Amino acid sequence: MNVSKIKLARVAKNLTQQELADRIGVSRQTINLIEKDKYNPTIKLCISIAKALGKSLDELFMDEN
Amino acid sequence: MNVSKIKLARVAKNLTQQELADRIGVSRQTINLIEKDKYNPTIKLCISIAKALGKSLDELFMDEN
DNA sequence: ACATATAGTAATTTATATTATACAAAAAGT
DNA sequence: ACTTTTTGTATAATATAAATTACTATATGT
Repeated sequence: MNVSKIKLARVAKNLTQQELADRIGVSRQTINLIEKDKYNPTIKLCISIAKALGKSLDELFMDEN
Repeated sequence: MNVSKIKLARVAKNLTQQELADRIGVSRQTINLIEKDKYNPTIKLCISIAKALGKSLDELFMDEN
């Protein structure tokens, strides 16, 4: 896998995984696993991430096909 | 609550909850609960729903605020 | 009014998202 | 080279998404 869209958006905002996790109120591991595409977050968490990173759901989470 | 965006999009496609559930490969109850905003589906399920209904994630799942 | 299809809901079970803790690997700073 | 920050992982525990079954309520058709 290449670098995830979430990681790109996070780094573009100069946030560490821990900082993003804290802003959203979730553990750092959750952010890490999502960035590594290890699982399947809930929509509410996706919405929080999208808002924290200033992106749309589609930009961050919609796949290509 | 008023009628959910998902329900509107489903009805506009002339699909029953059961038909939508079958196309996505999920139980009818899951569709029902999502439409009634009783819980918090995973992003993969949201993507399946969005594709089945021909809508974007943002149209169906992004909230107002 | 009656029958049938569709939608709403409840209880229980199973799968899995998420947390917590901990440790190792890699990156960045000095 | 050393220290510190950040990231990647692993395991076990907890919370909750999703399935299953079943029953009731509402809508739709005749």
